[in-house]
Amino acid sequence: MRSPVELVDAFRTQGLKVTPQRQLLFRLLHDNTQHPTADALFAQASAQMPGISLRTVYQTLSDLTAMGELQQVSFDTGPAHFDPNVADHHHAVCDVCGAIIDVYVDGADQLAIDGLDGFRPASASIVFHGSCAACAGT
Amino acid sequence: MRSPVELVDAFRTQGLKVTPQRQLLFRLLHDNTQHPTADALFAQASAQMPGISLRTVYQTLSDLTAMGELQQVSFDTGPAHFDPNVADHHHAVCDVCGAIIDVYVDGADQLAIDGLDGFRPASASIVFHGSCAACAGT
DNA sequence: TGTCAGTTCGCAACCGATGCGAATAAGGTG
DNA sequence: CACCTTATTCGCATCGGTTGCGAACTGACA
Ligand SMILES: [Mn+2]
Ligand SMILES: [Mn+2]
Ligand SMILES: [Zn+2]
Ligand SMILES: [Zn+2]
Repeated sequence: MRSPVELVDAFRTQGLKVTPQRQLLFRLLHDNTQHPTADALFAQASAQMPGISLRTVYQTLSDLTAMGELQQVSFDTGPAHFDPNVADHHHAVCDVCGAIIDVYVDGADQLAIDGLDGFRPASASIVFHGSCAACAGT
Repeated sequence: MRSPVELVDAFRTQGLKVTPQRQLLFRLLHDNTQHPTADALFAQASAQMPGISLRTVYQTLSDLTAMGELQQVSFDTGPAHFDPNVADHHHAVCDVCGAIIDVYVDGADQLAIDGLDGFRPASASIVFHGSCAACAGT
């Protein structure tokens, strides 16, 4: 995701308005590696801007996703997580604390595959489960 | 998942009862490679047993999952899919028709990984997106 | 056949997310 | 600066998928 100041320009040139709510979310998301949910962002936003609506958070998140500034990732059946890292990468989920960590996998595209007769893969997503450094102890 | 006759025994020895509803679902799931949703199974079941409840389908699916006879898999944000194949395998999802195909990936456990400092992976799941043989044309 | 724990099934509730629309505010224009 | 137009905010209703609850029912064993 681009920086807040760049996003201000990007929004204006698209005929979109730059509101305080949006600017706050730009700031909360920029360089954020936590993969927050809409609810988590709403909680953080509410602390700085009481009265902001969860609806507005959802709205802005889907605007940013549509503009390619965010990636939406989902695990299992829980709520969606939002990822300002739109580079090609994968994730490791800590089953203890729920942390989500960016992972870069070499050779993900040339995985030796068996069983897909004629299936043409366009993309692959890999999710590791396990325990993160903090939860694993050591 | 074991065969319907084996499941009858397994259920009885666990103090669980063998009802017509459960037996129907045993049959619908055995050797099923379609990865059906609860709703899809409910539709099939209703055709053979009008009046069966969606609630009962959910109930039986979660019983079977708890017994290790089924695996629950979810993609994106849609409904859960149920998989009688409990072997270690992965999936390919056709973005055109929605088909879900079993995939066996060699060397999935020794993927060259970068970025996870201290994360201890216990399992990995890989999901390919693309188009299936039928939808790809060729 | 009787007993009783396990099961079915309808309904309410739940969660995450989206549709709708009135009130509001951004931001360009005169 | 005042005004106008259009986008946005935000509360509320609604949605799809799933689970909780509990009264009525039924399988299984004695
Ligand atoms: Mn990420
Ligand atoms: Mn499968
Ligand atoms: Zn952890
Ligand atoms: Zn297809």
